Amino acid sequence: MAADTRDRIVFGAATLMRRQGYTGTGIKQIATEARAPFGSIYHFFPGGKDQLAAEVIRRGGYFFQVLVESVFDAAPDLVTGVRDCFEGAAETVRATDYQDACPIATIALEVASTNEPLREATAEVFETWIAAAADRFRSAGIPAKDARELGAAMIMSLEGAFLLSRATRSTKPLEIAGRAAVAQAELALAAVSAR
Amino acid sequence: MAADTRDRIVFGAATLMRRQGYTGTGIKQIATEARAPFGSIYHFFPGGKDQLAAEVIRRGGYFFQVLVESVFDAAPDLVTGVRDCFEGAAETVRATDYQDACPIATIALEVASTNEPLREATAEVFETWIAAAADRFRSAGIPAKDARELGAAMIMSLEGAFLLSRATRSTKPLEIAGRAAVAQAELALAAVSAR
DNA sequence: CGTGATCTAGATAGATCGTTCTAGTGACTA
DNA sequence: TAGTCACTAGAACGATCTATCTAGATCACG
Repeated sequence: MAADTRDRIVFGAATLMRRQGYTGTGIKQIATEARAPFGSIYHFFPGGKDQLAAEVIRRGGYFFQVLVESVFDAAPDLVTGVRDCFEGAAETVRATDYQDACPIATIALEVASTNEPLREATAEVFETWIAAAADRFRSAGIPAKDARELGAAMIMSLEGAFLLSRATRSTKPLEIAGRAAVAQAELALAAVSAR
Repeated sequence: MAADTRDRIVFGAATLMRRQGYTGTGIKQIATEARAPFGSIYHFFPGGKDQLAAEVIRRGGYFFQVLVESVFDAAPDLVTGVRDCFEGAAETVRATDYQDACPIATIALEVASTNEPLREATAEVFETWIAAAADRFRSAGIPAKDARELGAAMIMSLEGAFLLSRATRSTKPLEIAGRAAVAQAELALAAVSAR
């Protein structure tokens, strides 16, 4: 199955790169992790490691967004959604022994100054996330500009919390950032209903 | 001068690793950047790349803390200090063409799941930063637990903003995170003076 | 059955990695 | 003056890196 192998390669590369970064992950290691023939990697990704990484970034970004959106959709209200996101993130990070946090952050920092096409890919993913978050807050009545800033602030808090959680091997940073994010969201929504 | 060469090596390694990460930076590249003889690296750091990286993490963490503390000390009040920190960070990031942000974040994400001694070094630095920030807020009358959470939240916001700023090549994330941090600090201080 | 196209398999190349090693330089001390 | 020690200099080693290449397996379809 062709598409199957291709998917396994992307998935395996995503798993390794999110944990070890771009330069820290080798093509052969990806082949092993994905249980895919080495030759198949260059068959499906003639552009080599860069092309593969670009797809890892985009696919990882998309899946993460879908995951977060599903948490929001399942929540009774926006503030609960925010809380559930941070709690779910904490649970995932703990369950994976502090390995799986943001799918693209490790790559993003590595390539920001060294690989312009990949940097652009990460920038696009972040922009998509911010736009999606802003949509949620705008739908709740928050003015467009404020909604965007609020969405961006939450994503940044989450990213910072992911970083500290992985580094300290603790979910406390995610809990603290979650509380702060919830308070911020409550404040913004209170300002709306007060009008 | 011996110590001079040693310092140049650490400084050069810090410069490269903060921009390209740990695995992305080679020993030979460090020697070139530091204008240091290749042999000297293993003379001063017999433990090799790991020992050098550990010192980069600790020294980078210390210098960054000193820098931030000096900004706070120069500010007329705590809230202004917070604002100046984010504004100063934005200025630095812009001035270095989005290369120099957090001295250890790139390394921290890379080593979190792959190199336990280095992971511990990054964890200690983050812990030191949080403790220093908590001190500032506690001195302003904020209860110890709240002060620590506030300090941690700001560092996480800053880290997230650094990540997005580098990825998007824009200072907007730092500006947004700065506004959010200022608002958070004002709120916490207002709660103190209201008592 | 035959024939391309697609995919698998891994050997190979050439560069670079971290590290070790030996040799040498220069300065300070006995 | 001889000897010791800190430091410099870079060749060399084995491992590993990305990428290419050839050959064989598998498939869809005439």
